[in-house]
Amino acid sequence: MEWSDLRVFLAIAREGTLGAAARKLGQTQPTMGRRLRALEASVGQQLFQRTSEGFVLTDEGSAVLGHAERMEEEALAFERQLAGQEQQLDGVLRITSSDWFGETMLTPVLAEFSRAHPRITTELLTDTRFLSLSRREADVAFRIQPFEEPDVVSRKLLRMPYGLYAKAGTPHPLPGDGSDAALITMDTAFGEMPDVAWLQHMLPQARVVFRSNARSIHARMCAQGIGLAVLPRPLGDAHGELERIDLGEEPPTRDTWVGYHRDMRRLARLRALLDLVIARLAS
Amino acid sequence: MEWSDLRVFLAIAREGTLGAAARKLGQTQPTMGRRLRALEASVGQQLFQRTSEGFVLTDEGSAVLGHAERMEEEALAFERQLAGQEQQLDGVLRITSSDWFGETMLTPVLAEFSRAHPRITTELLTDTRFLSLSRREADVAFRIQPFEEPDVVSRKLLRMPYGLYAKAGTPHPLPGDGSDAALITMDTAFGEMPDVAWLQHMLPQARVVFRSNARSIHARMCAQGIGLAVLPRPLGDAHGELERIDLGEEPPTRDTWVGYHRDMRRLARLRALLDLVIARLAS
DNA sequence: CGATACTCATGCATAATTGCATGACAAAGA
DNA sequence: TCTTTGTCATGCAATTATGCATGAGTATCG
Repeated sequence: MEWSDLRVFLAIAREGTLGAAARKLGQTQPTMGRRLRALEASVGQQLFQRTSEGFVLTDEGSAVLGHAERMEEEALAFERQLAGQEQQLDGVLRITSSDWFGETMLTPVLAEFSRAHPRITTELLTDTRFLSLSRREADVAFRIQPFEEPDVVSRKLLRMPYGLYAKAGTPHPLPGDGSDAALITMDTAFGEMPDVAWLQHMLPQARVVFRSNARSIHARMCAQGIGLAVLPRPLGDAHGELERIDLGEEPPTRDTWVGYHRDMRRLARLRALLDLVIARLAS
Repeated sequence: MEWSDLRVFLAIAREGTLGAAARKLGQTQPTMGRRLRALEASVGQQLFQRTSEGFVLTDEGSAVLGHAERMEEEALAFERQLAGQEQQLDGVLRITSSDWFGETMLTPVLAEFSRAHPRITTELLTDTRFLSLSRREADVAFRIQPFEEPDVVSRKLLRMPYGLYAKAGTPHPLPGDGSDAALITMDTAFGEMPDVAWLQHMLPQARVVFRSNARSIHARMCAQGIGLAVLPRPLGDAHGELERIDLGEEPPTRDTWVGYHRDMRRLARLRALLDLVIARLAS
């Protein structure tokens, strides 16, 4: 049995089709099919049922899925641990954060970092889903929640103040009711956001005219004069067309956390980045 | 990183040389060297130090050895579990036991089994070291001790009576002393054997003239008239040239156990063999 | 019902990997 | 010291695996 074929097995089990699994592993669909066939021949058992909806695990296949998953965990730990020991100041550093935070807060810091360490390639991935530090989809992550994954070292970076913004020159809403106000808020899929609750409390009668899952879109739409938006102060203040509105009570603040896998803690280029980030951003 | 290369890494770590690792994996020495180099390149770290005594792990290499070992365990469990579900009555069944037990006790049973199930290939490996059921070096093992490995199902098969034998026609030793007796005993490496202690007690003055780690050799030497040997009764009684000696007290009996990995418990051909073995041998 | 967009399997040319043979080097023994 | 026996690295030929292009089959949608 070829261990590499177990990786193919895992990918097909997760993706359901040979093509998707192939994309995941950077190979092609025929190769996936052939490797799977070889694996099944070697263990003498059919692991997938070929249905019209793709490949679904047989009873035998799902019985051994857990073994393959644990193998993957060990393989990832193997790579992470070795990567974490690299002491050279070159290589790739993959960073993830929310869109606006990356755009507004990180780009200046990363630019400075790039100038100081020209041999390090930095990758900034802004993604609404949380990339996994365990799978090394990212080396460093910035989030507005504490990290809950095991073996992740996290530290509180700064307290982010928020503000209510409107397009400069447009009429401000009257305090207390908000029936004359139009709002731009987060996508409902994101569940309870403190600033949404705060808006509801301050302007209970206001209408929601636009939703998005990205704060930077909020800012753009707000600058178009569509409505009011609660924005992180660094984001709102950076927009010349925006004006901050004082309703007598400030929106709630949120803590921003930075995290990385503990296997990476000795990685020289990661330490260098963290030092700079903390020097520039920590409150 | 190629998962299969981790298997190469493990083999080299265990064997110390590329050639030995290659033999273990059924490949060649140049391939091992190249695969290892590819792995080291992929993780960006040297895993072995090339010394004149072979390949020894670097600090980085030994730090991640555990991960590779756990991967192997999962890979073995993956294969075992699938093998254990095979319901056809064909394939290979690998059996291990001590030399004399295989020769004297098992061969008649296995011959009958082979006639009943001609499509099953049986392999009988007599080895002084215990082959691992977890690594599937064997599917069934017969031992004179209970099994201590985890996940091994064991059952007591029979109580083996022992006897003291001499070449037929030679003078029997006088009870009580044994100063006139020559003994054939187990190799000292085997530690405390109950029958050795019994000999010491019955014939304290007797000399040891021959040692071996194999009972069947004891029987042969005893038949040559070299000295007295404690043999399992089925072994001693089968030799026409041997005669059993009664010193008034019987040598201690020993229990024989049969064991197999629990993942194999539903394997049809294993069940078939166990049923026959129990029918023919169990006391 | 035909068109589209998927899926997987297969033939074939190309690229990558493997094994064999060989050479260089080091350690052990005559 | 020379021989023997082991080690690993490298060049080359043969094998093997891969990717591309294509065809067959099957849902989904207008």
